[in-house]
Amino acid sequence: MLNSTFPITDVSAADSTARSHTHSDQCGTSACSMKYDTFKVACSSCNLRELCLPVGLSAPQLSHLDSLVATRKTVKRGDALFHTGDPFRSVYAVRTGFFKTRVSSEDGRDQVTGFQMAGELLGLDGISTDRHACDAIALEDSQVCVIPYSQLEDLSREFSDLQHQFHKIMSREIVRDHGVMLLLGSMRAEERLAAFLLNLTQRLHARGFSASALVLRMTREEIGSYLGLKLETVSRTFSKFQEEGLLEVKQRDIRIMDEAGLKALVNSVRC
Amino acid sequence: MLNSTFPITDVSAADSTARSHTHSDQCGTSACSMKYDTFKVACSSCNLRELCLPVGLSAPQLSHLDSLVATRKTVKRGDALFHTGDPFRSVYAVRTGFFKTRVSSEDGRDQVTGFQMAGELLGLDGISTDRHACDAIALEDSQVCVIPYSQLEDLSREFSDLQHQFHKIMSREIVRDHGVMLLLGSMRAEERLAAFLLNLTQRLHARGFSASALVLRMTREEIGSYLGLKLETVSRTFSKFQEEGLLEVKQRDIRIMDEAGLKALVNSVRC
DNA sequence: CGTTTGCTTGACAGCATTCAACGTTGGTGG
DNA sequence: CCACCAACGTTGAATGCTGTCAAGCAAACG
Repeated sequence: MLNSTFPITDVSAADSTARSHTHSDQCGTSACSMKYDTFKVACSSCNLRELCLPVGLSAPQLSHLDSLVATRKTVKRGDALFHTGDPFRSVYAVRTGFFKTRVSSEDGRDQVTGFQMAGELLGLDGISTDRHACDAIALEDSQVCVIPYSQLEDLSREFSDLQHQFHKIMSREIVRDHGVMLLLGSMRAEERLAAFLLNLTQRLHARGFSASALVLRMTREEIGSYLGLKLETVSRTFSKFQEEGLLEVKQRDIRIMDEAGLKALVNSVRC
Repeated sequence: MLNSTFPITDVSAADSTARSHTHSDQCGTSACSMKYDTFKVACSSCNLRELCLPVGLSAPQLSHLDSLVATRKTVKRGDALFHTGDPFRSVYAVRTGFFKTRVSSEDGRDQVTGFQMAGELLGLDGISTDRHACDAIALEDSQVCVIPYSQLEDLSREFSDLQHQFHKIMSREIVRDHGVMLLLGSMRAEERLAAFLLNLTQRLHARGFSASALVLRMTREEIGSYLGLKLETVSRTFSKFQEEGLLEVKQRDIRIMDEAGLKALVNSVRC
């Protein structure tokens, strides 16, 4: 049984300082003319380390990981971190910002396959064929840590903890995907949206944000694509939730008024 | 872009001897009283090695893998290889037979997340939490190779080829799942069933079976669950395909009469 | 040979989509 | 500062695909 009928990024620790900083925050030295990409914020001192690849690593292992994650990359809102077909060389850890991934069919339909926030990994799809199998698009100005994949493989042959953690992350993605299939295959619109909101707030809460108020980073159309619904249906369902007192909706500002009510929606076969 | 709008198990080699055998086929020696589980069919001599975990391994590496995959397990039709919540210790490679995996929500709905045939791996979902996150049910009498996971981790720290192959398999599962999401999120019933049939025949063909005739191992209900449709819709769509000359359908015996027609269905936005 | 399970087909209903119009927001440039 | 535009969001009405319910048939099993 799935605990929540929806993929949960299972993290035990919360960290309250994951909000975005501009890189200039850390730019107080003479190196300021240097390309920001080479600024290092070591995994060992990153406030996301309990949500990200380093989970469970010891201090010495962490320092090795630090040397691996040497560069960061900023991606502006609307830009792609990678596209389908791009050669696969690295996986990426979201440091700040928000992404969507999407796959496209030949006839032009596309499907949002996930939304990624701080601490989550992007690019695992590329290992399969050495080319990326989806597009990763920033939904706001974002920063990612670049993790060269071949070096990650090398290092995870040395450290079984890192190896295991990486495997867990891939496995978790598979489990998440299966949860989305359940959602797409068997839920009605209201259930889908309720599950989506609960999942989002749960992940935001794990990052130190409120569990009851959130600002959506994606459009109704993107939510619809993820949930297998049209944007009008998403909009209507938001309105319905508001009428029923479950939510307060002001465009992208959402306040959850009745979390239990949302959960009941997800867990009821026939309402 | 996805090549086929549907998850493809991308295998280059075909092998024509993957049909089911009862284990008694190999039981001609004095060891017959021995539990069949301990019979070893080394990966190095397995006719599935080009479709399974050993892809791309050298002979010496293969012999190490042989010592890892020491036991096999038979699962009778209808029985579970593992259940949701079972402790995770091994992944399994299907040797003969056919499986489905499914996840269940608290309210009793379930969703078939995949069908697995010879050479495909089962149990990768378990790495995430050390417990299996789905049920794996045999759709016919089947045999799997048991691959103890901790030993697989150990060995893949020694051999980067094995490590990489394992990662590829996990990544491929992620890519496959994303293809299913696309299917569930944006296709209509006919497109779903067409994509499903094309995917099945493609995988069967890679295993030496006909590309145009197949025997379904699953019920209409199981197909429906996988495709996010009700069994009646699956049945009606089969009938429609038959009327249109795309298929010949006799219960579970399917003959594809117009593969191009099926492919056109999958690739057309609006018919 | 009867019972169970699975499959097919029909009639009807309902939920989500489609099409359309209008409202809101945020950015840009006059 | 305000007007304008483009992108995004909301809402209504009608259509249609798929689900639901029901009945009958076929195949498999003991």
